[in-house]
Amino acid sequence: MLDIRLIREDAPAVKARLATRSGQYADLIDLILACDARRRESETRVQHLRAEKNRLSKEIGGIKKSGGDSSELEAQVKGFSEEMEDLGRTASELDAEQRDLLLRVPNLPAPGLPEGHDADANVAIRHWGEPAPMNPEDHVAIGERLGLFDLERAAKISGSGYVLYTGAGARLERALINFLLDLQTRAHGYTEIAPPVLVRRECMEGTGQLPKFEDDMYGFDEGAAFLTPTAEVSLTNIHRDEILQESELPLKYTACTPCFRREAGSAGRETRGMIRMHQFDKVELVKICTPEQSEAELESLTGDAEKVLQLLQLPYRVLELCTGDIGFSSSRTYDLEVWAPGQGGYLEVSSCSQFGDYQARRMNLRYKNNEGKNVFCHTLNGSGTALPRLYVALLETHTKPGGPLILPEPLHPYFGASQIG
RNA sequence: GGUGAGGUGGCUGAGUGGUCGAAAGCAGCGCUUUGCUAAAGCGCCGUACUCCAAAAGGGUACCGAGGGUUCGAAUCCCUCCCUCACCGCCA
Repeated sequence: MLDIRLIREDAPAVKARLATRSGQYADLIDLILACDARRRESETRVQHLRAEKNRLSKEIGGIKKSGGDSSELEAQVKGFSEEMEDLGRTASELDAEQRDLLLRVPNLPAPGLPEGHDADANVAIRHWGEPAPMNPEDHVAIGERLGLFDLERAAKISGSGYVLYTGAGARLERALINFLLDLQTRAHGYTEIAPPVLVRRECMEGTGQLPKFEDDMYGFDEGAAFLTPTAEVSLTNIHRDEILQESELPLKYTACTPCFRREAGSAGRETRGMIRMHQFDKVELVKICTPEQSEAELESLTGDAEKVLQLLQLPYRVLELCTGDIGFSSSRTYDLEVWAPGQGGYLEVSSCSQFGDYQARRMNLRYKNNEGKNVFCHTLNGSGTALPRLYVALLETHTKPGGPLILPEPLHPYFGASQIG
């Protein structure tokens, strides 16, 4: 959520920055400004009225104490209350309306981002490894040949967009999860969390999935609860409505959870195999820090995710997303794209973002700084990494046509063997 | 699901209709004294919104949430949420 003061004080600058995103927000800002003006006006009137009422009520208390007759004053105050009811209702309605409008404004892109309205303007800032030549056997064929998973039976159980890992394939998924969590906790210092995957509506608003993207989520009880689309939601909301101590920052959390997405409107796009799923596992990294720390923390977070691909010997590239391609709540994002020889292209396996105080403001997450002031925290997150696409890249990179899957060395102890098939 | 007890400021905890935004203690900040740490004394110390051109200074709201009673509610009533205890059920 943007600071209403910032919008009030410099609406043209806010509009100009939002204009670099995809989507139109200028009208929304105007609505907010109008609402803010009306809200403050009616708030001020209620407050004056209430002040007068409080004053008279105290007077009545004094009169009663000294045994006098206060019935005239009482009648007068009673008249006040009725008048106030309407005004008060208007004020609180406007307040709710303003919050609702503010929740629909995305974060401002950080200064210095490449500008552009779609993915074409993203900038590749580094490459790692040598992309293998096209593999004629893609992960679906490899998985079938080696008996690692069964997409058809998954569809029979749950529909398209689900996977049923089988035998060694299931063990490989579990080995990957353990490898990833151990890496992020032991080598990179994240605290492992096993959170609930059903979250309240407020949490989804806190991180920014709601109110705008409700159609993409699996909701329950008329929108009171949702299956998490990412562990970002539960992890970032751990300290919602809290005031942390500056000395305990940065906080670093990781969790592996299933993620649930409707993927509405994605039918036909990248739907073969396990590239786009309604349910998938993902190891998520979340940091809560001070504004001063957040720049460096984004770089190290991205490095923590990259380490996964390096250890698994999977060539990848890092993209800096342009203003039009960053997510709703993000102010800056690096995408990690792993090379998938069976696809002949790159797959996004991690998205590392900095949110500034945008999410913290939504979830009222603050820390007490060394001067004793309460300040909104900065939040960051990134995948470390998504499992199915990592799995795809692993299969397509480390399998020769008709041959076994040769596992990279770091997975051997986790899987209990060095190859499959 | 049932019964009972609770939810007060960063924390602990008093307060059952009227100068209560809320005693006291702890933590924090400042000063003084002695000193290596430490200790003692004194003072300050919630948040949000809003008014004023700004500062100074006002005002309003907030004692789990929402409603109600009343001239006036942390305090009385109702509903809901959460926590704890016991019972039931259950992986």
